[in-house]
Amino acid sequence: MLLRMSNLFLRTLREDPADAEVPSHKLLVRGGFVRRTAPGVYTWLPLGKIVLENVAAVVREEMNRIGAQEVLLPALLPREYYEATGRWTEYGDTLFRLKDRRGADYLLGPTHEELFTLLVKGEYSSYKDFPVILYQIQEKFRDEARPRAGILRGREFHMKDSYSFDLDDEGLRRSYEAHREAYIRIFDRLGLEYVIVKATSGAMGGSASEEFLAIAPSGEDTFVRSTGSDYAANVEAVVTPAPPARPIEGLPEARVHHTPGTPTIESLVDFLNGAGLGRTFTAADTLKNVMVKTRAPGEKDWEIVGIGVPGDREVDMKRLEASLAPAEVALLEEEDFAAHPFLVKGYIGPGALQANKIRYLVDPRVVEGTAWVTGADQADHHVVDLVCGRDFTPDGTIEAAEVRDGDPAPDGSGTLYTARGIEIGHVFQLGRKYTDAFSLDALGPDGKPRRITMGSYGIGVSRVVAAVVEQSHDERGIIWPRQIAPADVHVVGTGKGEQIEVALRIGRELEERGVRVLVDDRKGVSPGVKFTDAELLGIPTGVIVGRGLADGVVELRDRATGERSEVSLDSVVDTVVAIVNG
RNA sequence: CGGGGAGUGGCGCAGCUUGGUUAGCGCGCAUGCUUUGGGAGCAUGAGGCCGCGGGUUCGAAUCCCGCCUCCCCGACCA
Repeated sequence: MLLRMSNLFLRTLREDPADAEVPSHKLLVRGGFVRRTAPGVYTWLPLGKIVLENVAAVVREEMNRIGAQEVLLPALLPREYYEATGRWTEYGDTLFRLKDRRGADYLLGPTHEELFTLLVKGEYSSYKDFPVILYQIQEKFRDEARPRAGILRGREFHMKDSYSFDLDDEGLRRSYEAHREAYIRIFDRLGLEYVIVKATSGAMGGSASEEFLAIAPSGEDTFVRSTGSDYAANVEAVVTPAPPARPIEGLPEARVHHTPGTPTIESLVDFLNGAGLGRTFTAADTLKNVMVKTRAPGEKDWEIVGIGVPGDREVDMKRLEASLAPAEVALLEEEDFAAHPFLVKGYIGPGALQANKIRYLVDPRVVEGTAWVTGADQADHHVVDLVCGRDFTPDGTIEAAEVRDGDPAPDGSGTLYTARGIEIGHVFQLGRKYTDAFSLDALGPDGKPRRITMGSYGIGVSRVVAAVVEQSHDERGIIWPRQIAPADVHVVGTGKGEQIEVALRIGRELEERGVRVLVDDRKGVSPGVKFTDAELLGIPTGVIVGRGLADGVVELRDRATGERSEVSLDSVVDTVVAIVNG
């Protein structure tokens, strides 16, 4: 069916919406692809709906290719299923909850592990049935504390979620790998620039997990890349290369100095450099000891732990938490210090920690033979030349220090720099958390039940639409990759003669040849308006039927490159078909 | 939850400090004429409980009190 601008349900806006900040939000609204309905909730208008379906179609094809089967579960779910896994409470305020007329609790599905597990349990019970991969493309609901950036982070969004069910770990690994490769094909086909980073599994209790991040400054996830390779990782996953150990012999003795009024690293460095010690100190020569407490899951008591990092770096709480997961972490409070008088705030050193059996974990840069300025465990005193391996022995290393631009890459390829990404896909070896909760077993050939192991895999379909726009636009508008563009060709008729009729005829002929067409057949609209709209809408190929028609030529335009050329009216259909077929 | 900003036709905004008569501008929309290769011109017109509630006042978009909502940053969340 030929899309015609004269009756298309579309209104483009000349100005950016006041509430939009990021390019995808501005352009998708201005181009009439979406309209905001409620905070974080968007209506998809005809052109947007086409794009959304095009993305879904690519996802669907690649999922089917790995043997996944599509189903559709309800979004409206009774509380009981999520009660069984504890997520009714664990999900907290992010869960959309509602009650039916009888007062029974329901929720709008944020993700469907429970339902898929039960679905499989209800149908399958033999080892011969497995493995199986099921998926759906559906609206998900999450009552985000702060929806933002248009459809990049909404409260209702389209997501492809799939779930693999395998008899053993090796099967899970294969299902995971199949998804990973399918995702690579999907995002490649969509023309996205992305990285795959190792994700920290967090509280979900899984093992292997990777995120696909579309690179964009507007992304919410920070990750690091190397200048010398395609290394990419979450900040939490960055491993600090340890320098080689150094010989201890010949290093100066550790000496305690009176350092009045130096509770901060900065004041300490200033003091030392003014103390006439015959050398210059920097913050990196100091060892900062940050006290935290951790509590393992299910435990009641907190354990105090000392974290030693070079004084020029802050402790990155997210990295620290990831390193200690699944234990909880908190900074020490005043009463904790009060309860442990050997902890002298501002002057804590390894000595007191080890003397009092406090676990002491240090940054990987603190290796044997390195000498440090650190606290001497009494007010206004620091010790200089405290040598690791001689004067103190840490209980281990920990990734807790912040990662900075210019740090060496873990793979030795160059230096790290930070970038931002939009999480568009997530693959996750869940394991047996949900199959345990619902006792999903398959009867093995030996007649004994085997607990099924599971993976879950998501793609934010609506978010992908926004991510594509984030990566593919210019100051004039969107530049859709052909695979998901609302049409292949935008035929614009401009002029007061027969141009519009000719444009429609070209459009119909192209459509008969299998090309997806949008025709601007609006009458009384000036050429400038039509060109501007065409650039905003971002359809890859343009055909302008205008003033050249008198000479039997029309103009071809490439939205991405801006290239223009003239082609005879007789050959335009063949030419465009050739362009579209690549 | 903390900080900042904002609610005025479909969209973007001004007016509010220093209350005053028909609430204004641009875009869009409707009708007519002109115009037609880069967001056209002229003319005429439709469209607004000025977020909600209360108060002050002869009179409130404007001042006061309370509430609600939205946006941005952070916290939180995958």
